[in-house]
Amino acid sequence: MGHSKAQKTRTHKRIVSIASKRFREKGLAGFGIAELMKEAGLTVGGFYKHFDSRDDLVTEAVSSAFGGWKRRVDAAKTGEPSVSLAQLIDDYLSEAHRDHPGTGCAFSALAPEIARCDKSTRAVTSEQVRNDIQLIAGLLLGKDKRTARSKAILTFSALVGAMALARAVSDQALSREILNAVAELLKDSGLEHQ
Amino acid sequence: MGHSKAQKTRTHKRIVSIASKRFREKGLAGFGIAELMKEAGLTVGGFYKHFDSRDDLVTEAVSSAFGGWKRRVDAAKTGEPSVSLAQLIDDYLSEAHRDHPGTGCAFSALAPEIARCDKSTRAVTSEQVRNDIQLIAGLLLGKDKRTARSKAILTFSALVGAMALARAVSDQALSREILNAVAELLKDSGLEHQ
DNA sequence: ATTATCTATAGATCTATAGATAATGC
DNA sequence: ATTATCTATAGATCTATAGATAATGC
Repeated sequence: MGHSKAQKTRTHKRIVSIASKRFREKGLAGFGIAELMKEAGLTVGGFYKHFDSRDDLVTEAVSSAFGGWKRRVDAAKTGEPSVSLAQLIDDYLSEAHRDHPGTGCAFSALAPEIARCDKSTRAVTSEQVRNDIQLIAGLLLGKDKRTARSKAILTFSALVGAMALARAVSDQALSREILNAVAELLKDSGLEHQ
Repeated sequence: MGHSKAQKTRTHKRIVSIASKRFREKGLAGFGIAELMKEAGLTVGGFYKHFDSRDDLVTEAVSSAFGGWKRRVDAAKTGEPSVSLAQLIDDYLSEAHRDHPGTGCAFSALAPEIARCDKSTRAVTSEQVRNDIQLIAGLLLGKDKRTARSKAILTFSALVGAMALARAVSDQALSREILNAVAELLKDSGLEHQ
C-alpha cells in the first residue's frame, strides 16, 4: 500500500496495457473493472484514482492499442531504410495476426464498437486513421499525392475489412481464402503503378 | 395472454426483427432482454419460451440481419435484369447507410463482435459471407471465375472496412473522404477489366 | 499531510427461472 | 390439457463510492 508517484505511473501504464489487449480480444464490454484490476495484481477500489470512469479507460486503452500497431511498423522500419507495402500487407493479413487480436490492429478488432463510443475516443481514432492513411500513402511509390492517398484509403479499408471477416467466419478454408485473395490483389495493385 | 400458435410465430418474428436492428445499432451487448421485450410490447418472462438463451437470440437475429441486406439487393434486382456493381457500391458506401446501421449490413456493424460469438453464429456468418462473395462475383462481368472471385473478396472486404472506419471517426470530412475514395476506386477497378 | 491502495458495499443492472393467469385447441 | 404470456424474484454480475490503512514526501 501507499507507494510512490513513480510507482503509480507504472501501475497506470500496466492497467492501460492490459485493458488495451483484453479490449481487442474480448470487446469493449468483454470484462469488468474487478477482473481487469485483478489481472494487474490490484483490487477494484484503486481504479478510480487512475480513471474518472470506465469510458475514460476505454479512450486511453484504445489510444494505446493504436500505438502498438504503429510501434510494430516503426520497428520494422528501423531495420531497413523503408518497409515495403508488400511486407506490411503480408504482416497484417497473416494467420498470426488473425489469431492474436490482443496484440494486433485495433481497427479490425474494435472499429464498430468504437463507432458507438463517446467523442473523445472517436477523436483519438480519427487522428490514428489519418496517420495510418499517410503511412500507407508513403509506401505507395511513384504516384502523385492525390492518387496515393486514395489508394492508401482503399488499401487500409480492405485490410481492416478482410481481417474482420476472416475472424468472423467459422470455416477455416474460407478464412484463409479471404486473407490470401486480398493480400495478393492489394500487392498487385500496389506494384502495377510503381 | 394465452394467444394462438400463429400469434406466437408473429411475436417471435417481431422480437427477432427488433433485436436484429438494435444489435446493429448498439452492439451485441448493447441492451438487455427486458428492454428488448418492452419494445416488442411484452415482458421479460415470455422470452425463454421463444429462445433457449440470449446467445440463441443473437444467432437468429444476426442471421435475420444478413437476410435484410440480401432482400435489399434482390429488390433492386427485380427492377432491372441485373443490378450493376457500381449501384451496389454507391448504395453500400452512402452516407445514408453509414448513418443508419440498424437497417444496414451486419458485417460492417458487427463483424468483430461476431468473431467472439459461439460456433452457430459464426457458421451462419460463413454461409452469408460465401453468398455475398458469389453475389458480387456475379456482378463482375467479363472475367474468368477465379479472378472474379478474388476481386469479389477484395471488393467485399473494402466495403466492410470502409464503412466500419467511416463510422468510427468523429471527423465528418474524413468520414466522407473514406466513403468516396473507396467507392471511386472500387468502381474503377470493376470497370477496368470489363 | 497527502495519497495509492485496500476492504466493503450501495444501487443498478442482467440472465434465467418459478409459479400464476388466461387464452387456444383437442 | 396445453401453452403463451405475465408478475415476481433469485443470484450473479457491474460501476462507482466511502472509509480504513500504510506508504511517500514535505
